[in-house]
Amino acid sequence: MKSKTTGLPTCHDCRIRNTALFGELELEQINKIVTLRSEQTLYEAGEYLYYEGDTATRAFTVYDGWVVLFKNLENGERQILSFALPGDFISYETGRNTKYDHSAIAASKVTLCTFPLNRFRECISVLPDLAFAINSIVNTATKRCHSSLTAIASYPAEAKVAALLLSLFIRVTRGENQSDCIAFPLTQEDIADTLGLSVIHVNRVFQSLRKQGLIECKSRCLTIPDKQALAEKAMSNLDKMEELLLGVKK
Amino acid sequence: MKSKTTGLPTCHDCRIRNTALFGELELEQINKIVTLRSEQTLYEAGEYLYYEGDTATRAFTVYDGWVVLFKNLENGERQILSFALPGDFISYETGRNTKYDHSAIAASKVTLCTFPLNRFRECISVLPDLAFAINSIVNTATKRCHSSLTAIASYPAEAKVAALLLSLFIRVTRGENQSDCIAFPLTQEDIADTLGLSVIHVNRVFQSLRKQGLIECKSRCLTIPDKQALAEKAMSNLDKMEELLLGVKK
DNA sequence: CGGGGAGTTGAATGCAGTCAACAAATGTGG
DNA sequence: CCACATTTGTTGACTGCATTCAACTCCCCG
Repeated sequence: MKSKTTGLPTCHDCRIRNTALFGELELEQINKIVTLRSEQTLYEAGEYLYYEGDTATRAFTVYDGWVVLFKNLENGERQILSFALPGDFISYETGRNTKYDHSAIAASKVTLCTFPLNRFRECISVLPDLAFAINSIVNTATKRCHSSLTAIASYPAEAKVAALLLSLFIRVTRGENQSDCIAFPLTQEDIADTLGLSVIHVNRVFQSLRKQGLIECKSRCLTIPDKQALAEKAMSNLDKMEELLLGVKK
Repeated sequence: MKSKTTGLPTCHDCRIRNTALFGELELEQINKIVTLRSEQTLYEAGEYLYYEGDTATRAFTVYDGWVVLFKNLENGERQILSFALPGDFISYETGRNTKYDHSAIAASKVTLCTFPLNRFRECISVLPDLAFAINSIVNTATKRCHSSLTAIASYPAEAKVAALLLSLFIRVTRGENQSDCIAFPLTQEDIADTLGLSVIHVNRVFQSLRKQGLIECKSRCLTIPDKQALAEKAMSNLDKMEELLLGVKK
């Protein structure tokens, strides 16, 4: 973990701003609160951002890289709850002394913008819109959680994998039509831990999807030639997914 | 659905206040915003509070009865996301023009306190603590969602059922030791739709748990003689569950 | 070039689903 | 209050998806 507090990119022309926390706010509002951000921090793959049970003191915006949020189970396994991608806001704990119910770890090399939580409270008093911005983000997270829950509970393995890959692809490409591959740092074990499947079965589903020409995935690269076709395998409606994952503003 | 706007119990001495939205706030703060509440509404079992896709205009506090939040799937099935019990706050959508990603239906006869959402915004400007109160509630909901996700993804059927029954029991009894039965309006099909299991298998698990003396459940009544024993079946830590489900303040 | 993580393959097992039929409980109308 | 209808719960036999175990290959990295 390596931090820097100077030479930060300004939030105004941040390349992820329109998708990040402050994307919910107007420019002039950002000026009031940009001082919330204290630093940018670099994590290596495998480094923890925080541990389950820690008291939350900071919030993050992912600037670059992928973060995995997960719970450790009694039996030593882990359950991945979600992935945080560039632009995503992590740590909704604006309450005092609230403990994390999960851990967060860098899945790849990750750059984060870090905000001390204790200043959020005062800030919200000055700028109530910030509360709505956070609420909006949390609601999106909740809806995503609902979708995962649904897929994991009711879909067969192939649909689960298809839905997960498609949703990650859509979030990375932001709904743009992209025929080339995206950087994809997850292992099949990560997928398995997300969907509650065994690694071996995930592997078999991957091969099946590959044979059907629905995905190409090798050496940390993922291509989805036909999103519509994959959406059908995922038992999902593509438009609905994009609306949910990207927010309605488009 | 039947509404009344007069003769409402006052929020001060509401019997569920310490567990509900306004339980997060101080008494004098409640005076400022109690006017948010517009009415109490009575729903019969099976009535919808709102439908997936509707634009959110109201928020609710469950005063009495159980509410089921669920998604309809492409194949005609439904996935239950969560249950709202007395004291629970429903509809975190404080944004403008946000649509529900799920439907809500009364599982039993239900009494709700209803709040028009459009007045929440102004209220938060006056009383920023309300924003934190809502945020706190939403965070609890998110953590519960994480727990369900984990149980559904990784636990065997018996543990899933045990975890669900125990969590509902804890929420109803608020962690008190209670040896007699609680009112339990759910059918085995509801349980199945929550956990992604078939009704038949839920039935078999029920019988197994009954034979082991871990639950008693008949005619809309549920008894859990030994919470600790059931928690072990649920692959969960009882203390952690109570902390999560009830909030730390106890 | 060796080691370790990630991915792949096959065979055997088992948990949970499906189908079909029935029993019990609940509700409704005559 | 009884007869019927509907919903909810129960049981058994059979099927199948996904897991487990074990061995092996590939690829990346030092």
